Amino acid sequence: MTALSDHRTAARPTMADVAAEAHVSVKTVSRVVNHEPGVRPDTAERVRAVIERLGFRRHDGARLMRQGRTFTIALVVEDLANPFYSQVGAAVEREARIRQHQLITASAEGSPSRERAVIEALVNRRVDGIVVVPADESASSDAVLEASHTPIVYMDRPVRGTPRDTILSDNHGGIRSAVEHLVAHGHRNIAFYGDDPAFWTARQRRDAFVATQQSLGLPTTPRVSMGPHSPASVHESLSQWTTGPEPITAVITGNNRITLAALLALRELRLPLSLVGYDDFELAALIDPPVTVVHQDPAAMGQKAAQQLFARLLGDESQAQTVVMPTRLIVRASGVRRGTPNR
Amino acid sequence: MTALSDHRTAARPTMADVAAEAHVSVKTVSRVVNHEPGVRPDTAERVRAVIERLGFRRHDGARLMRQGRTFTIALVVEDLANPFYSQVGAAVEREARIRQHQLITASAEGSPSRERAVIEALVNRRVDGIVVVPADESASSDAVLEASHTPIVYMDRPVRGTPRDTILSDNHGGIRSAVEHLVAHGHRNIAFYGDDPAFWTARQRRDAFVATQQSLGLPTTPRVSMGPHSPASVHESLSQWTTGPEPITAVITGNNRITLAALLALRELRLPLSLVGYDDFELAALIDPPVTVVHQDPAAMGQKAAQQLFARLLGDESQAQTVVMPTRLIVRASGVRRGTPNR
DNA sequence: TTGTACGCGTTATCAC
DNA sequence: GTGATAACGCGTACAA
Repeated sequence: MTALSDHRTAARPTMADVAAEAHVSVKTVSRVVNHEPGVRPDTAERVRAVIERLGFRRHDGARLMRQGRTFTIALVVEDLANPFYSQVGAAVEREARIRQHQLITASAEGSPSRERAVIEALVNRRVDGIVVVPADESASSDAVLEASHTPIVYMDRPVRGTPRDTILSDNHGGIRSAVEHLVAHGHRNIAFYGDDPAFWTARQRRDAFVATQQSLGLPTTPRVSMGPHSPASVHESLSQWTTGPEPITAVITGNNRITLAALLALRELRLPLSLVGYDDFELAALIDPPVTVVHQDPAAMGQKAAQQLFARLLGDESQAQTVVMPTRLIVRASGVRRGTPNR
Repeated sequence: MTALSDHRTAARPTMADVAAEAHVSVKTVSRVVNHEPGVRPDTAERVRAVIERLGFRRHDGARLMRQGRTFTIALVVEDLANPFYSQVGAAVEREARIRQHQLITASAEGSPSRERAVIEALVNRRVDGIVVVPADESASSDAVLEASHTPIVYMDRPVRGTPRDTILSDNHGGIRSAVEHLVAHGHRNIAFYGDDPAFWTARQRRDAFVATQQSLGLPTTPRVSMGPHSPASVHESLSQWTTGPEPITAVITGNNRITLAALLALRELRLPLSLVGYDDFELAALIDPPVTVVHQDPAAMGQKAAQQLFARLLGDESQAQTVVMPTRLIVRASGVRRGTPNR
């Protein structure tokens, strides 16, 4: 009766091994392991002793297969080393851990095809749900997700096709607050440096900049430069727009990386421009002058996404919803001072 | 014959469903799915067509259970949002992905008991191996790991007990390079601000500082202050050590966070001290003066750890080894200039 | 080339 | 209270 698993006993005892040793059935062992009621205390104690002695550990893979749920969710992003994503990751992991779930993280490295492959692999593993920062707007995994009924929550960028839960950041509001802040301090000629317009967020922020400028009646000379940007490209553009007619007196940068490029360029050119950056960053306060930024809260976004996902896992069947998370302007010296040297 | 799974067919077709539909056996379906030889092209084609039509996806959980391996590794750290760990995570994930494995990431939040619980959960899931940045030196999960034969690689900090593969950073060499750099620029009175001595790395760096000072014949006045530190505590200590006899002219900080605290304190006190920080950080080059740092390479450490783990998974049975990864001094202005104002 | 029977380790069902 | 047995979905061994 136990000969069957005898040769494996040494390696990894199963419930059958425990059962044989304790002279009970596997089901009883299962009951004890899972703290189910209906086991006489002394039986339970005997089983526990054997479990301890044999070093038995429940095989969750088998358990989860039986139950049909894996108690695992996944997060797919572009690059886990990016501070934005790592904060999202930490928040999602936390929500998962609180609910006794585990988190599989995967990088798609910005490639839609790799993202598709990653998502399919996750679906094959029967993860209970997925949070994705999509590489592009083509819902390339839609069919797979649909067929497998795997709940998904998109973050930071929307995706075409079937409406899905989506957590976005208020790009428009963020840019507007930046422009208004600069205008309140007397600026009228402001330049915007955005990222590669292939990114949805880059386009959003650019459009918000243009729209806000118009609504505030600012000069409509086009002072928008989209990336990809390098310190050199920003440098060149800055030296043009600061000379000639109606020179710019302030700059808004569309993300972290471009803020860095602009800071380097401004430093080299020794230009006393005001600056508001998109995305807060560590040590923004230690730069001279401290950098005013539009702060998105990646942790809050990640938490929200995970919460939405778990709501679905708990049976929420309501319509897919899009949540726009607010941004916050963190005012530091760089956006306030005007005409003072930048270093 | 198929009545059995009929009611589930709509939801998640299994190989049995495909087999029934294609009028072949499950085994043949399995062969097609796994690209095994020995299937007539037209049979394979017919099966593929049904797979496509039904939207069948192999259940990897069942597959992996059968095979005894999960093709999953895990990473346990203190906090995924910490740049050091997120870079480690990205590197580990990359190595995993290259080898068709998936990565489960988990935070232990610095708590040994939580770490233990997390590791046990991972072992229960039968992850193939684990990379851990241990919360403390007590090998609290040793018994579980031993019993389950789960390979483990420790990172950044060693653990007592059974020798295990361990990837460390050259704390001693890093600190020595910092001290030597300062001494080469004429400094003789240097202070060291370390983190909480509960951390192994903090003690290592402190000891390295003291040892290097002695070996270089520097004044042995104890200028060591261990944390936890805040900007205020560094502030207070600095104002003492810069007054009185033999005032310090340079500072070495034991990690990222303390570097930040020191920068704030130095700025407030308007002290023209030289500074070398441990850990590189984004924008270190943009601070005025740019900050000289001892750079550890978290990505390299993570990669090395993952590679070591996979070597074990591939059957490497050699003795556990400890690898010490080199650090690199990145010289920027803060450690070079002497007696010039700090801002 | 294809199929049958069974096992992976657990939980669910239902009987005792 | 406790146990026998059948799933979960797939792969392996071996037969046809």
